[in-house]
Amino acid sequence: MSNSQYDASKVESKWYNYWMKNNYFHSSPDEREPYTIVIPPPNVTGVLHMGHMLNNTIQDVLIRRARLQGKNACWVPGTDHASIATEAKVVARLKEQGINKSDLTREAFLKHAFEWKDQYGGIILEQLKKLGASCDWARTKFTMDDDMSASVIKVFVDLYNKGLIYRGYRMVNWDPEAKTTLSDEEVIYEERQGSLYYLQYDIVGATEKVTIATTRPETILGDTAVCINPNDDRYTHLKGKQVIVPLCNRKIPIIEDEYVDVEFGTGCLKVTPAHDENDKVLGDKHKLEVIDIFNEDATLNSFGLHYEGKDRFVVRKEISKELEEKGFLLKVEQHTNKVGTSERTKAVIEPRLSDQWFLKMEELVKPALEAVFGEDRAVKLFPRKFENTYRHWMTNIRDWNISRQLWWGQQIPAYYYGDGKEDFVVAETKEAALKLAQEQTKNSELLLEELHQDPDALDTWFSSWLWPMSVFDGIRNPENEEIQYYYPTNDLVTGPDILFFWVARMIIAGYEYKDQRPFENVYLTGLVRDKQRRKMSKSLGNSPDALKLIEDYSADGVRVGLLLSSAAGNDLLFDEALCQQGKGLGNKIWSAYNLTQLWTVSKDIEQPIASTIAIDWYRSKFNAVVTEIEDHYSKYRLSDAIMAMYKLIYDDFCGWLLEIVKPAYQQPIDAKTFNDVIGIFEDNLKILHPFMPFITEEIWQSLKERTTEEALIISKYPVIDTCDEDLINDFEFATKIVSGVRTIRKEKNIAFKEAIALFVMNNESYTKRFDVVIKKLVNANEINYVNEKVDGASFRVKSNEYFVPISLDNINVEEEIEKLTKELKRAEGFLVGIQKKLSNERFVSNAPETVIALERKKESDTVAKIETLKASLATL
RNA sequence: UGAGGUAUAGCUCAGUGGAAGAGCGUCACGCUUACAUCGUGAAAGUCAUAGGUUCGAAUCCUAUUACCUCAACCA
Repeated sequence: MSNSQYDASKVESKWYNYWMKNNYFHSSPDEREPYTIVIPPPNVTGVLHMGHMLNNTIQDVLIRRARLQGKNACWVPGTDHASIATEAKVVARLKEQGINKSDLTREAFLKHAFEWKDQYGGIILEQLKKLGASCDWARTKFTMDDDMSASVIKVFVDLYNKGLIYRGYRMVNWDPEAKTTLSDEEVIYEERQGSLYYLQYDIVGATEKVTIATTRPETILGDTAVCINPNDDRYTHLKGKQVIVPLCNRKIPIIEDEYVDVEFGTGCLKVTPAHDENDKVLGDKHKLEVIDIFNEDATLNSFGLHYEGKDRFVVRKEISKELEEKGFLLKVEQHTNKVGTSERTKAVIEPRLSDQWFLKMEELVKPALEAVFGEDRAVKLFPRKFENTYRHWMTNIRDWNISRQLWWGQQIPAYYYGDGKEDFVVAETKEAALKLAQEQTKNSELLLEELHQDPDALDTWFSSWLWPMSVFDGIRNPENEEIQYYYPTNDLVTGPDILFFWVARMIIAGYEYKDQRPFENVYLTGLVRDKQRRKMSKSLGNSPDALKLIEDYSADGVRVGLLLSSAAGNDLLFDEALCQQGKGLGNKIWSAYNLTQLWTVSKDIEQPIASTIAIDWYRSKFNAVVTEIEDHYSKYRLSDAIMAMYKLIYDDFCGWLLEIVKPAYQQPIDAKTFNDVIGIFEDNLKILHPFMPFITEEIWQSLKERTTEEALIISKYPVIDTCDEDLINDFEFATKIVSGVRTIRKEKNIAFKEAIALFVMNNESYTKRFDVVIKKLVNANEINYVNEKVDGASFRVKSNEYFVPISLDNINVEEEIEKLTKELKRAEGFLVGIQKKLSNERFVSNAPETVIALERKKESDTVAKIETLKASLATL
């Protein structure tokens, strides 16, 4: 007897510990087929948010299913050092303690950073355990582990030696807050309300002025030309002249270029090569001077005149005022434009010229494009709509700026031996670098101390793009057993927001270093939004606390809730009510478990025929549903899979099967039925296990008379058998009969306890094999087959007519007539439609025969139904 | 600006040419001896709009509208 309340928090930690203790999550290479997932490594200092919950639940579902299917399932967990985000956090924290980063040596700063990492790193992994994630924790990796960093350095040196990495003076995205560059992908464009300033420049040797529109008046101090379109008739007189930059009174040339849009602003463009990508291109073309007016924190430098030291936005306000006072400002218009901001610090990006390291992408992307668009589709994206985005990015890719002016990350292995920009060598170690430098300079006297390593660190993604290989040490030891066994991995589950940052680059690296795809399938989940469709974010405060949710609804409930709402390919509108639904499913199956354990089993009674047929039916139904579920899995439609399971458990198992086999109150159940039901219960638990790992293990372990496997988590997935479709269809017909009787009971107020008699006019020649089942479910003491109508309430299933004799007092003739008339009208209308179709010559001659046959069947069914309805009405 | 996506019940979504579906929610009735975290029943849709193709359109085509995503961007 077990009817105790289900206490999720106790049960969940109990089984998680049990699984851990028995090493069920651990994988090592063996003769089985591997199934591998590498986790998208979360930020080491991050906390679990809904996006993590979703994609880790999905990964766990896939891993647990693979494990049950007998594969060697390996899910590699780990964290990412997230250079900018983490360094920013550490800097902020040091500031709180009164320490400035600039006062620290690199070594001292890194010491602080690692302390921080040791303190907060891994919290997120602990939280994943609460969710039930069955990662192989012994394999936990961090992108800055020594071996991982060594792989990164090795790859850098290799790419450099292949001529793919170069150092260049380029315009890059500068984050003045983090004081580092960003890759193009780390810049988020935001629409901002701004102003368009119309400034008047004096023309040398003329009294008139020329008007220029700009959104950034502070940058005039860096102007080195004014550009007009040579085809612009308005400005022909300006050709070859010079203008004077207001305030700094610098004389700059007027140049001509068709790049200028005649329509926009005044058709006259100021050129600031140091602070705008396009201006830089113009500047290079026309050999203009480059004047950088900013410091690295975006305050003005000495070119800023009396604004030196002030922030760019302060200067924008002040300079526009000064320009106005001095008569240079003609007018100001409202103007919305998109402003680049830093993904990490939110600071407005400043285009800036500087020396950076770049990776040439042109050749590297080729196999990665082929992987997705080649005939064999080596890498498949789910949903496919992302292929377009992928193609666009890959074909428009620019060289990847991989250096960051940060300390937290792998330091670039370039060593300078002189003052010149080109006086450097690249090597994995300082010693190797020395040797190279000595060769290069032909100076064997060069000393180790004279080498200075480049201070920059590598972009975080330059380490995570190796993740599927480096976690198996496949970069340093490409022939080792693990990489041979686990690579390529099978599925990757992640958000579409890092399709380029990470997914695309892993594919690139995979082909470059293993000449193989890193994974076969990429399942891109939707973004998690709240009910108002807002993206969940910390700043909005609309993201629920993950652990609190687990506390309230159990991990199983939250997992189901998340999956229910995550229709494939769509964003997911998260609603706690769905977790409640998940919890409800847990409760339902728990109570079903209680029921089976309440029964006393008797070996002395025969199995009732109703039980025999119900069990046959359920087995067929189960196979049909599992087949459907497998199809959903193959398309990564997990929300459809869980829904199919939900209905199977709720309706078919609990609602029908258990109700049919349930013995009368305090009566024992026959042993055959009991064992069959337990066997069925076990199969249900197995298919449900990937979704609700805890409650299924708990129930399975406690089931009486179950199979003797060691634990559900490592048991064998049910083998899908064929199903008997007739049996399923006939049962469905029977459920309609049951519903019909229930409706009558309800309408006529007949208590369930009161047994009824049921009469049938079997026009459909419907099987009688479910009569015992129907009798039990509707509490009928007899089912009689008749040829004539019986007085009482009636209903129809197809053209079969069913009667429940009740005293005439209970029948409201008017209501009955109304009901039947309505039903008749509908049937007649329907018939008209079909007959019209069938009498249409073109339909009959064009439509395929099966369709016509179907229509004829519909016609005869409807005619039969109309006849029975008419007959019923006549007797009233 | 370009590319892609979406529009079906109150909500979230299935449904790719042949009788409009599911879950949740809502309403009504029921504590029937696993579960009231439940059961039974019911109501609820001009399939965004306008055209077209077809014997037949939620489904295919065209245009329009609205929203979403990605990419680019003009000072």
